[in-house]
Amino acid sequence: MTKILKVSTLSDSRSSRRQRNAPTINDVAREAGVSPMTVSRVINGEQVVRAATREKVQAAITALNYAPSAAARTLAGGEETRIGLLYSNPSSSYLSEFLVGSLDQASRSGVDLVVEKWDDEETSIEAVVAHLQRGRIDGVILPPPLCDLAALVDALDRAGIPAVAVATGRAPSDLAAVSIDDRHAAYEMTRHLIALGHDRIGFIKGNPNQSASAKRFEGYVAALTEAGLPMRDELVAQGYFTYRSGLDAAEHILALADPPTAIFASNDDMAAATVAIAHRSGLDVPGDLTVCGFDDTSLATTIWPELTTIRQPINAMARAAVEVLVRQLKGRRKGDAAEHLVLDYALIRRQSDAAPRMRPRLGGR
Amino acid sequence: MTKILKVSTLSDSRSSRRQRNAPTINDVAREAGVSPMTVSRVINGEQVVRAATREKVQAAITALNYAPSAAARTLAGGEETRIGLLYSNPSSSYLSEFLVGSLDQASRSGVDLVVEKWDDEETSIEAVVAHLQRGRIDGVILPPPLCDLAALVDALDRAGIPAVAVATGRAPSDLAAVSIDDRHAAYEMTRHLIALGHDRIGFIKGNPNQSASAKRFEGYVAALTEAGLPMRDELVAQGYFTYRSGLDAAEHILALADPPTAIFASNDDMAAATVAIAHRSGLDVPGDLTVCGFDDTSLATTIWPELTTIRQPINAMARAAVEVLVRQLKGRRKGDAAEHLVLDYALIRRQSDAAPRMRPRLGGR
DNA sequence: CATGTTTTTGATACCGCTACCAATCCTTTG
DNA sequence: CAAAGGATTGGTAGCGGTATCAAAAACATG
Repeated sequence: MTKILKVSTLSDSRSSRRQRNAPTINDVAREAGVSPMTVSRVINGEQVVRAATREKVQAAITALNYAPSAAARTLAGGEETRIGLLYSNPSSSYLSEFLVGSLDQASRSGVDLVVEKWDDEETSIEAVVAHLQRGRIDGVILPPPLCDLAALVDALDRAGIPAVAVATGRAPSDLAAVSIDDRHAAYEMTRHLIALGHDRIGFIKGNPNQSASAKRFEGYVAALTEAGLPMRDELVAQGYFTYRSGLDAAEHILALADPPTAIFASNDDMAAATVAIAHRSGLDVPGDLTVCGFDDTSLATTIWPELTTIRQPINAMARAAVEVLVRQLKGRRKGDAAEHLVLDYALIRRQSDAAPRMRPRLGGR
Repeated sequence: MTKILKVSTLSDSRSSRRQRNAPTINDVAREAGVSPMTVSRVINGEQVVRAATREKVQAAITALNYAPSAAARTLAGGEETRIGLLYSNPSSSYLSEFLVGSLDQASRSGVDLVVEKWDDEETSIEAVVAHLQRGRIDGVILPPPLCDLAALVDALDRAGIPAVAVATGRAPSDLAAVSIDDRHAAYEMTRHLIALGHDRIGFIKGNPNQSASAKRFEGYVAALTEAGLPMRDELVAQGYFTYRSGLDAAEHILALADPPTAIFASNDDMAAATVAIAHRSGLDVPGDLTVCGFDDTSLATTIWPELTTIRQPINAMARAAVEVLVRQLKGRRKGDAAEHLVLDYALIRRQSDAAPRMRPRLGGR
């Protein structure tokens, strides 16, 4: 299940083909009355070409609907960078968006992308690393949950294969990373709930094997503390990012004598499970219980009510990961610290949150 | 958002690179004491090479850990086929699996894949087709729901771009298609429910704009008829493949005076919605109500209980679509009828189905 | 064993593009 | 105004394979 994708960008007017008899760089050169070399320069946006010449060439390119051959290009160009995208049972909505983003960026950056699935139950870390080496992978992208697998990161490091961790909570300073500020996002969501009027807010933690989980919890605690609200242990349940674990956690929290008026789950799957439990318990969402999630996967808008959640810019993170890796591969000197990119998230309000119902003791307005 | 993926297969021991100074075909030739041409033949599995020679070459390849350059290969090879994968808001789980499958097959078939998203609200059909032509796309793959968009298929046809419809219910005989037998799958699922002892089986139809919907409904009716069970209109609700529509449909069916003991939804999203409504109504699934879906998307195993459903071999369908298209592009003569491939589906039993509770009038055993 | 065939292998010529360096051209300056 | 110097442009030589056809080797046959 390995594939190597040689990519080039179309929007850039660059691409390849060779089907019937597509125009080549020579055709363009002849049409424009210049040498192929000049055309090559124009295509690659080199600054040396005089404006007048560039325009002639551009015109010829347009006239012939010319698109350079990716194959010839990399062949002639020398350097051919190949990066791997190692994934292991992520949520499929995450994967598809991640794939589309990284594919596109790989295209623009002119590198090959090898998409590889790793079944952590069947293959040892050594085997995967060896496989990558055999495949001549220059660097790898590690989307969650792999980005937090220290053993893998170490093995990669030992093998001398640079990596970029995506969406990890704690990135070692020597490992490049792209992420959002999980802590702050959770902090903001919690503040949002507090602003809505909630003062008993439940929290479902994420899988402890992913470092982002702790960050999200930290954000929740921080907001509570800042607002002077007590942080009650009984309102916090351990989850594992799966729907199943969310079911258990929500059940536990809602079975409390004095249940919270809002539950903030560490991801959408668990939030969806919370909604299911609420419904099963006869609670209206958001009328009786506000539920919000994290990630903004497609599940968030699939269920009803649609989830208020934190949107992670998955596509952008994927592109950024490719860029960072390529940059590291090309330029990086031994001494340089690894790049840590932090992208913006967004709090998306949908239909699963509302102000809490008035407490009985408070009476009407 | 366009990308062109030049692909080659690694597992095949073919690939490309050029990073530091990877071995070339010439290195292998020297090592094996033969000409580069012979090495090329071995790599491509041509039969003419004598066994002894082939072994020498294989040994050299292994010794040098040689992997051919995809770039050089297509460049030299002449023909460079490029196929497009046009998608429009499919479920993301469907997309990711489809992507992985088609990417891999494109790799093996040695063709470039251009993944293109079409936002049907922003771009006209003419514009998309023109864009594909400008991108020199030789043929396109149309996963659902695009495969049923007659206007698009026509426009493509007029533009002379071959297409393959994936998972469509009614494929025009002149359009290549890859699908499963939706009718028979639904028939089998319905029979399964009947065998379990259900005799009042509800059905939620899919979006009428997708031809597979009708096929699934046909299968349901056929199984009922065959078993001599009456087909009751009130047990059938119209849905649109969305979770929301499933909510409404399920609500409608379960509000009946004499509700069914099982509901067969035309896809997993609507089945999940049905489970949600059942739970909200205090019904146990599968104790009080059996629910089953269709597609086996990730949602089927996300929710609880996990859904009994029909598994569509999405990955295999994607690969098949690429193969069919490539075959059509390479070999097809004008007269030949388009290929219609029908792949196997599978009925996956999980936890959402069970025999109906005994009817009160029947008493205990 | 010479000769005709069929197989297998090799030599040559590019595929379309870019690296590298030489050739022009246009300025700038003494 | 000529020489010097920088800015542009062009020529040449591959990158790593494969198509094509010729050469060599192996097998058949009389």
